[in-house]
Amino acid sequence: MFSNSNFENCNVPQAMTKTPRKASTQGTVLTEIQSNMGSLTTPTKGRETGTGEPWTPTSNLKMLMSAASPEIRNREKELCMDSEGGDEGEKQISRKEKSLGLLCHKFLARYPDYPNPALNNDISLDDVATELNVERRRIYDIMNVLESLHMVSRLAKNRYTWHGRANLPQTLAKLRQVGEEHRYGQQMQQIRQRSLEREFDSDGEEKENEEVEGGEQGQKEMFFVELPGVEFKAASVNSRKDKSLRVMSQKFVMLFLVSTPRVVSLDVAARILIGEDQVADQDKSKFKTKVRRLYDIANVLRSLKLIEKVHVTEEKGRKPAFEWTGPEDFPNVKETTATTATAKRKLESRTSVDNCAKNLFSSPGSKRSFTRHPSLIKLAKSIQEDRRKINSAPTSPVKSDSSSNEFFPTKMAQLAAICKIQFDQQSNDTVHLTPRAQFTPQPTGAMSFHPAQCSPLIPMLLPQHQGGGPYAIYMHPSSFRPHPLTRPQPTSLAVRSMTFEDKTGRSPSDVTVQGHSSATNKLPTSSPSALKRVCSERTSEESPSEAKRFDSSTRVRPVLDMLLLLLRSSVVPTLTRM
DNA sequence: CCGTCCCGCCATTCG
DNA sequence: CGAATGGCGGGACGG
Repeated sequence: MFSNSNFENCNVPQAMTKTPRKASTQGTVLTEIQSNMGSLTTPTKGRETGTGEPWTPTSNLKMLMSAASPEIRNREKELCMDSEGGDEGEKQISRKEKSLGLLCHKFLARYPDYPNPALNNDISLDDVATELNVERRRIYDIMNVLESLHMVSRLAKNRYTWHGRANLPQTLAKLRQVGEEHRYGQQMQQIRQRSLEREFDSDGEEKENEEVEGGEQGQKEMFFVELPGVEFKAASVNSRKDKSLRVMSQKFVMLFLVSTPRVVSLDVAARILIGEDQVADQDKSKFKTKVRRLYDIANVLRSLKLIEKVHVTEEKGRKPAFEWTGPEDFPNVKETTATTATAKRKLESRTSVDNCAKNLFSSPGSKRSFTRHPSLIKLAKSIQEDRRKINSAPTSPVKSDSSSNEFFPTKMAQLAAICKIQFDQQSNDTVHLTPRAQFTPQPTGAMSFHPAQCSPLIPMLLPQHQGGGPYAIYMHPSSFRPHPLTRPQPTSLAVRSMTFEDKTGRSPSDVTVQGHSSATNKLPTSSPSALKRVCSERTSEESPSEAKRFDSSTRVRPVLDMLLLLLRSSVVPTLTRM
């Protein structure tokens, strides 16, 4: 039930780390003793000295709940293994027990999700650091990303205010908006695309990195995104409202809110966050550092249950990524409540985006609108060039050539159809996952904004019952046309796979269906990038409504198995499953 | 070997 | 100037 005690026990540092390290500088020893006394008997007892008194019935409840939540439970259980059987002396404190994520959990447990604004929701860094028994430095890390989400705000030195998730919806809406303004969705897509192509250009002919993003109108750098309500009320100078971790955290979140499959891989994120883009592989170190930070951020975002760790398996191999598991539908850029200044700015940027979109895509489906924006030109060029490589016969840059579709066996279409049916039937007893599926194609969003670049793949999460982690297969929406059965049309089916972090301790199930890749004979259209493009083009012309429906489907393991079986036997030679 | 990321030095910024 | 913040990356840990 309530593994509070358990939870607590394993966090009591009986002895210093096994690795002596240098003696901690700040009076850590003292605090350690103090909090040991406290936590040994009282579970996370909040004694909140001084003014604030964050302890409310709610917070307790919250703590219990979070303690009881499966994921956490599991995680903690893992961490707490060992060190039980009275072996005195060196209690081996696993590295994980000190993880930022766990620390963050402990921190969050102290406050309710939705604090009573009337109450005093003060946070004292000193107290927190003391009670959680950590160095201050670590608290800063947490506070920074919480602050980036406006879940807390700095009151003054050493003093924060807790807002909980109260502001989350607005914050996310805002972040998404800003993310769109920065065209992060496009940038990500480009990066993916590029790396994908590079992979196939084994001829090392490193094409220049004249980075499309080069010029970019204005807004080169981004600053801390604020909220009308939670502005820099810090008594101190409002200066320094742009600082790495804070901003980086916001950017990171933006990436999720802007990308269509809400999955962001670490390296892509890092690249974008680096800003001036990965000029050659030169900035190895910079990249590494960025990734380091992202891990920090990701860890607290995970604690917040906003993201979840996954693995994306593509041709190259597995790479770490995160999936957005937070709220999906929040107020979409409401311009009602806002200070004049903010509102104005908001309006400006908003219209600017609109204009941009209008100018560029006033006539959907036509290519001429690409003539304005340098990045688009570049993109088109790139696509064209690619297509040439693939088809050996140049085609129009944007116009979709249906020829490529023919390469997809109709069997696939049938399978897809079957899947659809079963999905439909089962979508009733669906479990969760529904909410997240409601990604709404924003009016100015990636969807309509940039057809050729937005990802066409629709992630379908298939939680397993017994096996390892859930599957996630990306399928192109056109695979699920209204009546695929009655009219088996050439269907493209792009499948990537994704493995969820194995929470149950079992080996993660990893479905890798490398769609029509360079498997058998070198079919021209075998290139994943080609596949992707094909999908893109088609996606742009159909409503995502169907996709919505399907995302909510779960429990299709049997169907999946069948699909995999068939794929293996006749369609796609390369299929691995671990 | 590699993905993670703890740890704490030390540069900045604050008060 | 001392304290509060937080950038940063070496290198440890775990698989």
